[in-house]
Amino acid sequence: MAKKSRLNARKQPLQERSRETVAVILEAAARILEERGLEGYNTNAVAERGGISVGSVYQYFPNKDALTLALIARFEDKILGAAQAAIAASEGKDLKTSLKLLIAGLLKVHDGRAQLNRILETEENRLRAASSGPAVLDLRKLVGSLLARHARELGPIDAAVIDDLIVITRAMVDDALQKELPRAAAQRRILRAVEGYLRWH
Amino acid sequence: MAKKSRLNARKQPLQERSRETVAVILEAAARILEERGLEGYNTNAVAERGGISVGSVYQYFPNKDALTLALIARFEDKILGAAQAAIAASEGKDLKTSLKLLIAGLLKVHDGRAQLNRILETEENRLRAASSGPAVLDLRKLVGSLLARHARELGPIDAAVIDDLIVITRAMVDDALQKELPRAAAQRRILRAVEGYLRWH
Amino acid sequence: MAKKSRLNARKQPLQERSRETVAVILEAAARILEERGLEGYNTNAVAERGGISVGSVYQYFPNKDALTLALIARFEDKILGAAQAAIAASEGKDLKTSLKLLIAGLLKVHDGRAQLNRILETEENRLRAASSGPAVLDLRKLVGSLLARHARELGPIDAAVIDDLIVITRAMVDDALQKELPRAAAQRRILRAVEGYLRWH
Amino acid sequence: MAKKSRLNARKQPLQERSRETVAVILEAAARILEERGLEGYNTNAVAERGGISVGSVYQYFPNKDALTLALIARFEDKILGAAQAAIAASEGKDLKTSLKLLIAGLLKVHDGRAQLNRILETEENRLRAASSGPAVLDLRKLVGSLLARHARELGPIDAAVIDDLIVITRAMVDDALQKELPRAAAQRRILRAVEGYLRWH
DNA sequence: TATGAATGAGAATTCATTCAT
DNA sequence: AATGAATGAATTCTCATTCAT
Repeated sequence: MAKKSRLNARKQPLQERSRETVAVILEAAARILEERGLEGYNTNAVAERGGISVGSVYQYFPNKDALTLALIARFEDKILGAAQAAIAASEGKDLKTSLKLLIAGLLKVHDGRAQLNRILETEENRLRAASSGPAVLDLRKLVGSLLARHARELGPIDAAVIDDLIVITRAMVDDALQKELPRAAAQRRILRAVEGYLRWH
Repeated sequence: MAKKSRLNARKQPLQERSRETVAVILEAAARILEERGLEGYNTNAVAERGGISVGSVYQYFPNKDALTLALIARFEDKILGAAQAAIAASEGKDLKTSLKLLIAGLLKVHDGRAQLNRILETEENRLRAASSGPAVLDLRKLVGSLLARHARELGPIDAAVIDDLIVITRAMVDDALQKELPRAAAQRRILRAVEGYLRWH
Repeated sequence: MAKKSRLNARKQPLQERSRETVAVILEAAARILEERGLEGYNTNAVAERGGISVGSVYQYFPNKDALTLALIARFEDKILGAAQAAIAASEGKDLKTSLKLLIAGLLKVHDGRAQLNRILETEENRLRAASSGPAVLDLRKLVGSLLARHARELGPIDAAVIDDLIVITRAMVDDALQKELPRAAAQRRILRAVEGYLRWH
Repeated sequence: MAKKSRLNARKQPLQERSRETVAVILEAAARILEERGLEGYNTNAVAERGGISVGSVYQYFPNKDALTLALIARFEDKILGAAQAAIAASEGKDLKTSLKLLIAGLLKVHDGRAQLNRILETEENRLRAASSGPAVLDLRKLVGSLLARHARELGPIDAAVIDDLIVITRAMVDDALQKELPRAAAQRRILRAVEGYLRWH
């Protein structure tokens, strides 16, 4: 249906007002998705929720999928930011502590937006098909740099290990959110999975 | 949102012809999902693909979601069957071999239906919300019985461990399918993740 | 059964164009009902007849029943208007003359729309169930005020009498329309029924 | 849609079994209409409710409208029967008593089937259009014979008066049922309307 | 005669997108 | 740039009717 030709933002929000409008749209989209799920997610609803007109949505996004992708990018940026912060903060700490910090950061990003983020991951699947977006690449690098600090302890780390670690972590986090586990329990279980995977050879 | 109350079969196929029709519908739905994704999955397409009329689809499924759920149930049954077979075959074998058999079985179930099964898992999320279906419960029991055989080696196994093991395995399998890893590589990586999780304490 | 919750207008026509569109929709709906009956009354036909798109119908009416109700309301307004005018015009006249004026007014409202109005009454039954709409209440008041002018002649008038009078009048008018009686004959017969009911004790 | 060619019963139920099946169908149809309204009235539902197959319904009725008409005929027969009985019972009684008996009989026929009968009257409208069915003719005769007994009191009675009397009575009875008036109140109000109409000149 | 599976035209409703203002 | 009315293809689902068994 959607002519998936142009999926990037239609125009760079150079001006102040524009940037603001884009933010309003994204936030409205996020709330709709959070509250009503994919079911109730449509451009008219987003516009209404944002207090603007549908036309304005299309001023900044060529089509619905582009809007969704922008939302996904925003979400990934947060993830990335959290990872970055955690890794910076774990400078000089031991592996376990580092992992704890990382997991805590990730869980915090999802806080209160479990439903939204689950949906975004699903949509990412559909929209990006097999090609992992740029954020995943960055995440790999970050995790790689963290593990590199503990090379002596862990032995050689290849790319596949990093990928699998990300997969496992993401799955565990999602599951914890879906089951609405208390933060501490989530922490503990995810840590065990991650540490186990890394330490055992 | 909550508009569809009845999600169970509308009419149990009593006669021979009926049972056949239900099978045709399910297979047609599976193929559509496989070939065109959720995007192109609609009841008319399913009927056409099955060489029957839309009416017949609704004779056996009260609505589209019910059809999807039936597909999910079929898929879960296969997973369960594979797990059961693998666990039966691993009687008397060591843990590593047992896990290998289990993973091989799971990978085989997805063979050639990667796209379909990924979509079904997504839909399961949407349709069943938080309540895990009966198949998950059975899977827990099966995995529990496998692990119980190696209690000495592994120490006490609580329910959370089994759940997390299932989550990790599922995620790794999905990821392997998405990346279209060769079977051997998939085997190895999944095994490492699973064994690592179990063995490390 | 109860599936349609919202029966009120979906969006109030703010701009000039909108108000026009709503009028077009109502008129198209009326004509379809008039010409093809309930049988041929569907939203696509209404849109086509009005030279607009189905979407526009749903822009202003959440569903078909809401459209029908709007038509009913319009009809009732006309009835009410006619009654009001007749009662105003009969100020100072005797009872018989007053009733004549009232009946003439009612018959005139139905003029050329007999089929339409009959259908609307039927639908009103289905849609409003037992709860009489606001128009009926207003009609009661109007008739009450007319009768009050002739209290000496008629003796005390209770609410039930007014209700029954309305029922009788409505039935007689409908019957006259269905039988396509000439106006004068209809007048005479309805007047007899109404006057008889009121005068006899 | 319905090819309204053959609206009469497809075959005379000559044999015992047949007559029984027809009765089952009619009763099932009546119950469906009573419980679910026109909305839920469809041939499949009728068949299921009657514990037979749809095919059997079409064995005895060429189409849905024919079934509805049969139901209407059954209803009219009951009305007619009640009128006949009342008029027979009022032999030798005065006018007021006779009318009371008639009204009581009519109210009793509708007892517990208010919804059903209202719908049937509506459908009769749609199906028979302007041509009053045979039952109405018979009813006219019956009422005529009742009034003839009181010719001295009432003066000359023409056909129009009888028709109007029937119209008024029917409307009052329907209204009483819709409002679920207690039997005694209904009696009183209907009697007043009818007697008033007849006595006043 | 009875059965009930199958049919498929038809109707309601949604929503991404456009475009005149 | 913004607005929001209008569009109409697409989709879900129903139900009168048929017909092979």
